[in-house]
Amino acid sequence: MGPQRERGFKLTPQRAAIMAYLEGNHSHPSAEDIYAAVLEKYPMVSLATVYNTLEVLKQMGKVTELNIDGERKHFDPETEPHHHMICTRCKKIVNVRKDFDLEVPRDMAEGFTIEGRHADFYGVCADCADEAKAAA
Amino acid sequence: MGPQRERGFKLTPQRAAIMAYLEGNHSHPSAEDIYAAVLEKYPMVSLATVYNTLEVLKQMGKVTELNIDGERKHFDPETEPHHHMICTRCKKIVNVRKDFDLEVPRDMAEGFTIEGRHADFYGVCADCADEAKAAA
DNA sequence: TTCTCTGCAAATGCTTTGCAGAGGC
DNA sequence: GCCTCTGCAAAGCATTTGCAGAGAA
Repeated sequence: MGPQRERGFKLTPQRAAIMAYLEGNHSHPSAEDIYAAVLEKYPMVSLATVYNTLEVLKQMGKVTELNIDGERKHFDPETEPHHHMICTRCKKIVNVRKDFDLEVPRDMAEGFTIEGRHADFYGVCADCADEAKAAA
Repeated sequence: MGPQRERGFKLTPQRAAIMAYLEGNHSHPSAEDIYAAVLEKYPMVSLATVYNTLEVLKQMGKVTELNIDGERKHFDPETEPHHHMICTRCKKIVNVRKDFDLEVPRDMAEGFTIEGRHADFYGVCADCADEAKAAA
C-alpha cells in the first residue's frame, strides 16, 4: 500500500525540507507549489516524493487536503478547524478563523454521523477588485 | 473559446437528454455518471458532449460544479443555495437545505467581497455505518 | 541484511481540445 | 451558406505507481 506500513516514520532531508516549508505556511500551496519552493533550497527532490510525503503527513494528521479548487489539490498545515475564503479570480485561499454554528438538524441528517465541517466563501479579493477597477 | 460564442443556445437531442437526466436529480452525478445514464436511453452521445453541455449549462447558471470530491467533479442542478453532507466511505453527497448564518466578520474579510458561501459536512452515512456494524 | 525512502519514468484517470462531418435556419 | 454541435481520437494535466538503487540501523 502506502509508503511505510505501520512501522516508523523516517525523517529524511527531503521530508524535513517539505515540512519546514509547510510549517506556519498559510498560503495553501499545491503539490507543485511545494515542489517548486523546496527545489530552490534543495535541488534533489522529486515531485513523486512531495506527493508521497504529503500522503504520509495527511495520514499523520499533520496536513489537510483541500478540495476547494477543482483544478488541483491544495494542502494546509493548519490542523485546527477553520474555514476558507477563495478568490474566484486569482484563486487565492485565505483562512477564516471563526467558529460558525454548523450543526445539521437531526431531521435533515438522514442518519449521517457528522465528523467534520467546513465553510467556503467565494468572492473577489481586494487585489483583484483593485485590478478590475484600474482596468475600467 | 467555448462552444457557442455569445449566440443562441441550440437544444439538441443530446443536450435535452442530459438536461432531462439532471432535472430534479439530487444524486450529484459526475460527468461519467451522467454519460452512463444518458447512454442507456440515448446511445449516440459522447462523453465530450456531456462535458461540453455541462460547461454550457454551468455558464447559463443551470448547473453548479461541486469540488467536494478530490477525485472528480460533481454536478448539481439545484440552483438555490444549499449545503452538502459527504460520506467519507461511499462518497455519497446529500443535500442540506438549511440557512446557516455564514457571514465573515469585516475584520476577517481582508477586503474580500463575498458572493457565495457553502458548507460541507463530512461523516459516515447510515448505510456505511450499518455495513461497518455488520462486518464487526 | 532488512526495511524504508528516493528519483525516474511510465501509467492512470479525469477533462479538454482539434477537427472533419452533420444538421438546422 | 453560415454556424453550432457532435463524435472520435488525441492531447493535456494532476496524481499515482512500479521499480531498482541508496541509505540507515
